[in-house]
Amino acid sequence: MRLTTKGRYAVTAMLDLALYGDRGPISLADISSRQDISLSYLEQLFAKLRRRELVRSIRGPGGGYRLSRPGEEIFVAEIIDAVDERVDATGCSGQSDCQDGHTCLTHHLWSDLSEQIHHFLSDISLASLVQ
Amino acid sequence: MRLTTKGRYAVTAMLDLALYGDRGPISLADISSRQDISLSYLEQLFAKLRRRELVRSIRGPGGGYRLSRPGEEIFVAEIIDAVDERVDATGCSGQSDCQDGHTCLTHHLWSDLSEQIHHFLSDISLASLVQ
DNA sequence: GACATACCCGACTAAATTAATCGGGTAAAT
DNA sequence: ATTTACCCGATTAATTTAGTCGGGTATGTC
Repeated sequence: MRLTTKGRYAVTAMLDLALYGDRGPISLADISSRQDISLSYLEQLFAKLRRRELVRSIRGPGGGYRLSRPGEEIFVAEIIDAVDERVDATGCSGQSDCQDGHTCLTHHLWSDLSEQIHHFLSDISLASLVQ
Repeated sequence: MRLTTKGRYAVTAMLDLALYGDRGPISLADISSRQDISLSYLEQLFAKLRRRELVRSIRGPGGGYRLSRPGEEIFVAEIIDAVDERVDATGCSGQSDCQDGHTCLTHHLWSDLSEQIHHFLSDISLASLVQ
């Protein structure tokens, strides 16, 4: 679990879709100007969101993006996971060389914590953020 | 709220203190070799932890750091806050220029979420991580 | 007091990540 | 045909994280 401005951008953009996407698709240009995020950067983020099937794209004029599921069924954790592309827990990843058997302990504790946060964010839906 | 490897380093180091600090102070050199974190980087992190009074330092030979409070009373959120030095919520921070009054809405929503996570991490103590 | 330990501190560098830019595509509606 | 807006890869700039370096200063021990 990682929590940076990148994740905030993604959540904000998805929130924009949830707010304005009722009637037809929303173009990235719209989101870009409303949320003040660079268009090309949005494209990069949405490529990832699309791969995870959180959004669906409609090409051509009048096209754009829409949520692939209702806001009630899309959770913040999914969005952040989609754009963050999980890097592994450095060093003794599963296998290998925990020098004194202890390095693994703290890593385990940390990944536990990480998972708790993940669970927590898995309960917050886009819809609940819109209220 | 920000959640990166930097915060993990800090939590890991504090956890090390909680685990080994029962009998006297622990030197950063010890933590460095046990947790495989650069000594000078630890010094930077501990400068911040000390400023927030999460640890107490003892100088001279045999010296090192100890927790300034029992592990039950030190929470993960405090540690992460200490090293992350909160950057504000970009753009319309409190005052100023929310173009159409809406940019502020998503910012507000995000800071809400942020606060929820913060609350969550404020309930996890070092002691509870040690089990 | 000399000496070693280990905190303290600032400035500088390197690596990684985030953010943005650029230049080209391709599908589809009018 | 033309315009819109998604698609995609490569490159660059900015920021943040991580680590290095070279000096200090307090303090315990011999």
